[in-house]
Amino acid sequence: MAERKPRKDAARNREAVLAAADALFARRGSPEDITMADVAAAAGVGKGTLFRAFGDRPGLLRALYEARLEPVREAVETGPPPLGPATPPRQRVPALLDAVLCFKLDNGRLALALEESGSGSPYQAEHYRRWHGLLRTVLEQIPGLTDGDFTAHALLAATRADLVAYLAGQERLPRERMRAELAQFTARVLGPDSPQGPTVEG
Amino acid sequence: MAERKPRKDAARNREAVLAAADALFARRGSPEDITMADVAAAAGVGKGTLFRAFGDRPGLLRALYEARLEPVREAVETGPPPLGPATPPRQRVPALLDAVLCFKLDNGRLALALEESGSGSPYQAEHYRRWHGLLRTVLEQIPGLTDGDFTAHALLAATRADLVAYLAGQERLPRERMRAELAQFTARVLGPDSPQGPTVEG
DNA sequence: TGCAAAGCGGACCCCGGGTCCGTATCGTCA
DNA sequence: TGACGATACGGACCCGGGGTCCGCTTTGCA
Repeated sequence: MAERKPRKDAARNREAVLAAADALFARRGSPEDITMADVAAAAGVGKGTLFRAFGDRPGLLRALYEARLEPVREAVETGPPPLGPATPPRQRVPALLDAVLCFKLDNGRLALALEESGSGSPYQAEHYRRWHGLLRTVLEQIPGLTDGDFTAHALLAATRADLVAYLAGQERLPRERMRAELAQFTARVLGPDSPQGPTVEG
Repeated sequence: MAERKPRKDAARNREAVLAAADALFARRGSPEDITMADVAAAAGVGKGTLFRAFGDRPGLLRALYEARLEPVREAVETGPPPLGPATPPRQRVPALLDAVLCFKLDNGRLALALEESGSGSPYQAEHYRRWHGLLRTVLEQIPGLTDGDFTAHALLAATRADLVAYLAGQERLPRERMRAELAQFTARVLGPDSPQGPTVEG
């Protein structure tokens, strides 16, 4: 079971590739005209190395994505409110969605590249299933909320990378504005506060 | 302005290609492993003809899509309620979304192929802008509904082709169930019926 | 019936993802 | 420290699909 540890040049190269790819996706315009050869060149390694380390294009993107997502994931799983698990559901749902939105706003090109580069639908992706599973669970803790499964999908759909990129890019919708709109939308979906007194929030 | 009419063999070939592509996309499994050469072969024409008639891959997909969408478009623009323009907004919004959903359920592979085959984000596509524009307009006729623009995007996002395909395919969510869930979701977004009695419109 | 113009089609090009294998590096054991 | 197997390197190479090009055919107008 213990993964045999990789040789240190391999490890170093892996990091070099991640860093180079990160930089490339951050700077360049369209994600899809960053070629694997580009990444290899920028990292100063051969294509062989790149493919051995990550398998294929989606593999590289996934690795990058997971790396960037790590902080958010931690904040969600073990952090303090409003993201962490101690938060009451009605506050946590919008917080989670806001976190996803912000993440996509900050990592637009990458998320886009990942969703595009296929390997089938994005819905198979492990990270999507994690978000969906969590959101669903939280939703189902809210009384009066049925079909948490579909609702989770629908809410997450509102934060799709290409939609976010389009709104921010072509429509010039400012960041804060978008966050506000999403929050409002979410609020409507969650419905009015529960009848027996509003979560007397401090 | 007057488009010089095409030679009749050209017209015939164009139809042949549309028909062949239609059939291919309907039958075959994954949209992305239908190649342009396949389509050309199935239609009994050369690749040159195909590309002259439709420009490029997205062009062909778009043409197919528009053709299939035509009946729906007509029902929406000039048809009777609940889709047509005479419908009161609160009924029309869910009807529109249901129509979109059903369309995607019936034309899954094609819609998928179109959204994937890129040419940038799907949000630039003319047909998306039409749906969004219409939905937005209708939404804004509902009192108490702000930010119709974002809401329209978010609602449409819940009917994205790949999501629908995923739910129908992997999750085995039955058609009617999905329609019901979407309807319920929509209802929550629209909020409770207006307080001063139902649509006292004169 | 003759003759442009419009259209045809498939050989061809390009480019990007992915592979292969001879060579260089690592790290271990003596 | 020297030597040798295992591991990794890297870029030449392959393959498949989108898109183009151009000599040949068909159309349709006079």
